[in-house]
Amino acid sequence: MSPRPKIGLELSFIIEAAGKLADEHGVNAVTLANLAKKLGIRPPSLYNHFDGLSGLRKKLAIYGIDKLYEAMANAADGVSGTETVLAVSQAYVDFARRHPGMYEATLLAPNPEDVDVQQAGAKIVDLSVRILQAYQLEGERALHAVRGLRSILHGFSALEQKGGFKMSLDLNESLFISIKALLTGMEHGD
Amino acid sequence: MSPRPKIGLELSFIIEAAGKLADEHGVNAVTLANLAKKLGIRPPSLYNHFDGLSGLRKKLAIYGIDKLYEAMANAADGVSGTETVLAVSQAYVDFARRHPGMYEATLLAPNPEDVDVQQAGAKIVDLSVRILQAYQLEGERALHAVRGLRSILHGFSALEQKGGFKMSLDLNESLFISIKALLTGMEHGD
DNA sequence: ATATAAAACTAATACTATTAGTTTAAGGGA
DNA sequence: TCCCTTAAACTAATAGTATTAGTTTTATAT
Repeated sequence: MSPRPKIGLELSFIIEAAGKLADEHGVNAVTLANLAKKLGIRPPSLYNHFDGLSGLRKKLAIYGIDKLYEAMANAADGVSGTETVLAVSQAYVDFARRHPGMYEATLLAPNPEDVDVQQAGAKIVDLSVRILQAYQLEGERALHAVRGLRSILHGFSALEQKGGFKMSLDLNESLFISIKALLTGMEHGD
Repeated sequence: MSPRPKIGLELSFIIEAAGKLADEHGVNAVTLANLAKKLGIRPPSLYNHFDGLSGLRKKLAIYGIDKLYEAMANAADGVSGTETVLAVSQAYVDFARRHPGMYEATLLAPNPEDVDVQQAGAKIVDLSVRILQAYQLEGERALHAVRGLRSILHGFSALEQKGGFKMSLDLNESLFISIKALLTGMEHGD
């Protein structure tokens, strides 16, 4: 009872192709027809690898989250203390800029409650918690801080991507100033 | 040269119907077929009122932005000083909670650079600038603060909507603590 | 060699948006 | 009162989408 393992390594290749499609032509271009054409196969053949468009969206979301985590974790390496949060934040927005489609797909899973999706996202939350341990925040306050940081990072990335910031004002500066303010405000907490 | 004005008031009615569709069944349910069915007409007839699906998405985005602005402006009425930003923030996330589809449609305009869309969004930015004048922020720092505030508000709303916050921890508290921290951090700025 | 099973295929169905061209009906002006 | 204009509906047809059912290819394990 043995399948055909030689092409068994295709699945990751397929998801990668879907990611490129998303980055190059927008997440709306991630259609079974486009993906099949890019791979040189017919749309129905894709059903052998994932469960339809919903399945593809889920796998692409997880793939994007993993890549984002990887970028953040790499950025955290080598720096320490309060510098870390800025390095990781830079990596976050850089990922969203370099991979706009994959970043958008990150939040486009059909069911966010899905255990696999949750698990992928949990790694980013955990990393964020660890990073913020450089700041002396007791108990719940640390968790609120994580939510605040994630909100800024996602809100900033999404608004930048959707053209929400039209003022001619350095974008990275806005982000860094905001994050520093959030954290010093958290420390000086009332 | 006179048309048929009796049903001329339909357009706002149509967009409202699209908004309900978005809130009740998700923004993906805002299709010409569904909208036409809800209105009791045939899909092609909708082309008399807007320029296809793209036109509908644009009008729905502007409609949502206007409604959001209205909610924020109402919340700003009656309060003053540093209380205002919290009241307005509460109104913002409440709108996103009560109108998830319309809120999502807010950032789904086919072309964010469109002058009408920009104009609608500018009102929200202006209001934010005015609100933050209660804080003594000089020049560019005030603009960075507006970006930070908008990032938190959108990021928080989007992550909440997408099920990004699974920790059992009061959501409003997270938002308020984060916004207060951002603003006090901005004041104590380095 | 042969059976198994992954992974491709063709064909068909049901949904989408969209265009073209036609019909209905409300007013305004003669 | 009649007619002309014009908004706003319609039908019919096209192209693109996901999806299902059933078939064929083919590599590998036994």
